Amino acid sequence: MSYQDTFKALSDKTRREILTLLRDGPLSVGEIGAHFDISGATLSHHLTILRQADLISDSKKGKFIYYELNTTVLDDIIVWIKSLTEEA
Amino acid sequence: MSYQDTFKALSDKTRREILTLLRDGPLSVGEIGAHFDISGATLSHHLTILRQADLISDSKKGKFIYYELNTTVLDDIIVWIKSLTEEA
DNA sequence: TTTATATTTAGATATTTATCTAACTGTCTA
DNA sequence: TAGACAGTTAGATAAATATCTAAATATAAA
Repeated sequence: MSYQDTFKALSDKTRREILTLLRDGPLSVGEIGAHFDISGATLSHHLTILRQADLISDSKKGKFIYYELNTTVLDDIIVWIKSLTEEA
Repeated sequence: MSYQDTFKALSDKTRREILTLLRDGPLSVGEIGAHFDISGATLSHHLTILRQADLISDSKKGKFIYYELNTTVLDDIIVWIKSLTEEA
């Protein structure tokens, strides 16, 4: 929702790795968790932060919740960074 | 030096605003500080974090220290983000 | 309808961090 | 050379955050 939320979300290594995992398509929470040595509660916390930053979206499929990468906000960040790196 | 350092540095609003100020050329610490309502010590702390992330570099000119934007790391961040947003 | 599985929420804790004041270092100038 | 100015460093504190275990919720399966 804001640059603040986005950069805060991206400032954690685990969360960046989650985004990388989702690069190739949606994954359930369990599938994501299999890549990390953290508790389910901690993973859920990270997913909440990524979701609030609109970097991922979720959809429920029966017993599972699938998370999917949302590139819109990332595109916005690129625009912000380019406004710094490109000539006036 | 690492994505971690870079994203951590970018996760603070004051630090992002400092980078925006430096977009149009180097500024002394005092000139930067004039734009914020924070103590010199706090500003110095933010500059240290930006410098450690290699987002800025400094050069001493007599009594003053000038800080300058360093775009290399920002270009790296764009590459990282694009690796997420672009097709495989 | 129990029981098992998937995920989140609640509550606690230890670490990190942004901030301040005060003290210090370096440089210029009167 | 003494004082003023520019900036950093030291030490303290309050707020934010990443993590955990335990409990709660929701769905599927037996």
